[in-house]
Amino acid sequence: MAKDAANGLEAHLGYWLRYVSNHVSHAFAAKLAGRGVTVAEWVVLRQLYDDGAVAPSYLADRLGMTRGAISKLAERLALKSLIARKDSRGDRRSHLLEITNAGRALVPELAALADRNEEEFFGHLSPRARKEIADIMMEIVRRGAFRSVPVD
Amino acid sequence: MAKDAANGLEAHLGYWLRYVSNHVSHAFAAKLAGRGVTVAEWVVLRQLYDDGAVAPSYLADRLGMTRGAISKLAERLALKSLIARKDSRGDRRSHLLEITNAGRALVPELAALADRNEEEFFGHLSPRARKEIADIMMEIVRRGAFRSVPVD
DNA sequence: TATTGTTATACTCTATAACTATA
DNA sequence: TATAGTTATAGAGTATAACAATA
Repeated sequence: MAKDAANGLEAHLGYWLRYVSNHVSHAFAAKLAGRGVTVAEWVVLRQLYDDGAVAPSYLADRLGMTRGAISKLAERLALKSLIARKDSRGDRRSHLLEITNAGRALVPELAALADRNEEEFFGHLSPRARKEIADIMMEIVRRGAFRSVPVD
Repeated sequence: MAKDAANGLEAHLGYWLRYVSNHVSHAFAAKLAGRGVTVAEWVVLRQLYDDGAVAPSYLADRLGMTRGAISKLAERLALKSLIARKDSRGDRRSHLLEITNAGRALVPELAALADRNEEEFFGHLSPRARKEIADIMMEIVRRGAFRSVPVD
């Protein structure tokens, strides 16, 4: 059969991921705004909640961002006293980022908002479907298709 | 069992969607850059490729954006002569957006890039898995959870 | 008054690249 | 020279809100 020169937008998973992700993040941002935190800041804060004191470069790697991006987010979180910089012994080029008591106290509140947002958008899905999609996304991250440099 | 005060980031589908979507879109943007088009512009252009002459407000609704956002994208595409504004007869407040011949000629090239990007990130998935995820995303859009105004 | 579209403004997010201080 | 982190710059993407023209 004749094939059109171009698949529709809706044939692409990338299109739908972007569409939904934009809206989900925007709704989450609106919820977080009242606490004076942005979505990207939340991600860093939540990671530090688990990790203790870690290097910026570790976070960059873990969260799929550049060091520059992490640096900027860390600066903002530090200004809000939610995280603190800490000297690392040994290599004096590096230091560590650590959540503060204030930051730690805030996380459960923000987590409740995250849970609520998640519920609003994905609550109707079966746990199995949610898990399956999350696993697929994790696998894509793990495969690191991101680094593939286009030859074009 | 004891439950931590906060679910990990990775427990949220929203986290993974944002993570993957950011990277997929960034990679796509890099591919499109050579043709002088951005991802958001591509989306509008591709929609007009199918739709013929339509009102900005229709596009806003269809693509899940505000009228302001569409207006800006339309302006940029018009400057590149990829689309054109056209008076609509009847209601003189509104007009129509239409793809030009140049725009129409460009779409297949851009579509090839979209297909290639899609393949890079999702090519390893079974058609069935891709379809299933796409359907779920479409359903989320259809349900319009976006409009739900938080009561908080 | 309500609606269509535009414009003005403002932010977030993120990258790239240059730079600083070590190693 | 190479690495860790920061800073400077830039631009995409998008929203909100004020505005103009028309209905």
